[in-house]
Amino acid sequence: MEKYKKLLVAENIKPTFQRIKILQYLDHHHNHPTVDMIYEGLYDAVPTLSKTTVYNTLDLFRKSGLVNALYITETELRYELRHQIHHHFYCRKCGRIIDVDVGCEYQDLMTINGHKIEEIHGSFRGICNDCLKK
Amino acid sequence: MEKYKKLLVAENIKPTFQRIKILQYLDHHHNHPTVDMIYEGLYDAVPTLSKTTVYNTLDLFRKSGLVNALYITETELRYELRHQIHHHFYCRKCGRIIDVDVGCEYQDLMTINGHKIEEIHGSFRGICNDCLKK
DNA sequence: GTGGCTGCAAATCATTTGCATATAC
DNA sequence: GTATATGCAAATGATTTGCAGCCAC
Repeated sequence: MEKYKKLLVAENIKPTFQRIKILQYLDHHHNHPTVDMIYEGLYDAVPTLSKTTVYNTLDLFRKSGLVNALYITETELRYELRHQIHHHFYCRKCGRIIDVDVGCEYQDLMTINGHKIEEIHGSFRGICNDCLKK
Repeated sequence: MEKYKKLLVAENIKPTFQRIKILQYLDHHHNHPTVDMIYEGLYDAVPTLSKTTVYNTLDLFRKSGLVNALYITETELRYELRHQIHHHFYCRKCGRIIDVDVGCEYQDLMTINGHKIEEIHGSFRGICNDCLKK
């Protein structure tokens, strides 16, 4: 808990119980969860939790750069703790989102054609190797 | 009109009036339109058009590889005619989506880590140069 | 005590679905 | 004629909004 509290304080975010638990959830689950998955996952630990708070908290985390929002599926946003740049592979069969690494010349760019870059999103869609075997 | 009819027939798609007009709209407007923009834009030319048909048609076009769906904004999907691979810059101030070209080592990959690639989506988010000036 | 945080309920809005009519070959 | 395409209306479901109570300092 202390680890997460410090991380939040360092970002000038009040370390409330809900925020710490959401941060902890993201640190423990690397499955690019939806708001609903986080909400369900924390229900036992934080019974009074509301989805509104999950939404608010993720927005807040995103603004301070703690998390990335992933625009990968049609239907809902997914989130992950921000770490070094990587991309995602979305399998349209099983719905899994898999981290992938690819080298790109924009890795270290701050701007592109004069536009200021704040976030980089790269994703592939197709069939994952597990589903291909079947 | 003939041009679009041929394009559709080549893809084994029945060239109905609605489909031709939607294809024509995409060919004439390079602004990555939403379903709503296409619907509004064609309202005069095709007064009986329904959004359902726009949705159906874009799904169909997408399955045959004629168009790309862009997962860039939180709220809605956007579409563009498929041509050579390029990426997008989304300005969170003005909402514009700008085409950008960047070299990446995956340009010609058919698979990545054994996963079969069907679509590649790359996008940047930030502030465009026009909005930076203000 | 005040300002920010939380959470409930209602509202919003893109997309999907069910079904009935129209159209083309 | 039959299969496919179209379009209306209703349903779905993620996200947002309004607002009231709550908590920490």
